[in-house]
Amino acid sequence: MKQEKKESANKIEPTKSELEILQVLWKHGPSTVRFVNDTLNEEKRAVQYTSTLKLMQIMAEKGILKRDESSMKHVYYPAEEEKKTKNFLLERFVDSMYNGSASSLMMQLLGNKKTSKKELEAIKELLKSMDKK
Amino acid sequence: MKQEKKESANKIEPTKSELEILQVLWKHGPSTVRFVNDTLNEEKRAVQYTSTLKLMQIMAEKGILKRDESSMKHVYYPAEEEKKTKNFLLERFVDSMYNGSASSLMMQLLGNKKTSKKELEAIKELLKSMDKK
DNA sequence: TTAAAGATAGGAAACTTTTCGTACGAACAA
DNA sequence: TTGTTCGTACGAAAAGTTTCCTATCTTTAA
Repeated sequence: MKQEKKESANKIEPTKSELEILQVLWKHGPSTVRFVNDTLNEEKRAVQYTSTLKLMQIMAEKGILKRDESSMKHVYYPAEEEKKTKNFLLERFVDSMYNGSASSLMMQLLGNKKTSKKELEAIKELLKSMDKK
Repeated sequence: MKQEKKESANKIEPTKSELEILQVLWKHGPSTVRFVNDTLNEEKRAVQYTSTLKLMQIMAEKGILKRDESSMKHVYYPAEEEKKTKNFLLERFVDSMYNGSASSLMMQLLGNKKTSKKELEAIKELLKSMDKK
């Protein structure tokens, strides 16, 4: 008896390169390989067209991406919502790095020199607005 | 003319497995391979002693770990401070996932169901105490 | 109609990371 | 002393990831 692949049981575990591609798609919406590749080359690093193609094909196989094949130029888009994936990755990050403690992460973030004053203000505002509710 | 390795130019880029080992060392302090391996097997997953040994040796080569060889049972410890490394990784995470915006990450964190009420309270308190300063 | 440009697919090579078998020395217990 | 246990070192296999070459088809422009 064959077991069907369960959509629900997907492990969303993008690799480093896969994450780069997801970022392009999150930022620019559904895109062709050509567009993604051009963007990567502009914004990130030199990479051959077929490398990007291959990677996106693999991601589609894995179920990380889906694609519209109706046109010759396939259009790819993330299978999961940006928010959901980011949430998952954030959670994993907090779990593994800060033992699941969000406030620990916060403290680190606030103590970090690279977090600008503007950022700090924005965070404070955010919290204040939450208090009011 | 040979170029000496520069200590300062270290790329702190622990892999997934390396991070697991760092976590044990952060949590329990300087440890032998035996201890780290036992801990991994208890807390994480089945792994052979020599696998852990090899990995820690590699990490020492890379400069991620240092070790005290005075005893036969070498004692390993992180070369960098926990805080420094976590800060680095956090920064990278924020950069790649939230375009460097700490407040974006915060919003995601606050909207996350998995972040408990207690956590939320702790965060608010933290921010309040910062305001007072 | 034909050549050039641009698209997908597949496979293999190159790298990186992880795992573990084997060898061998030191410590320890019988 | 001698065998068993526990340690490190080394090397290579296995697994995972990334890169790109080549084949082939479609579209486009001359």
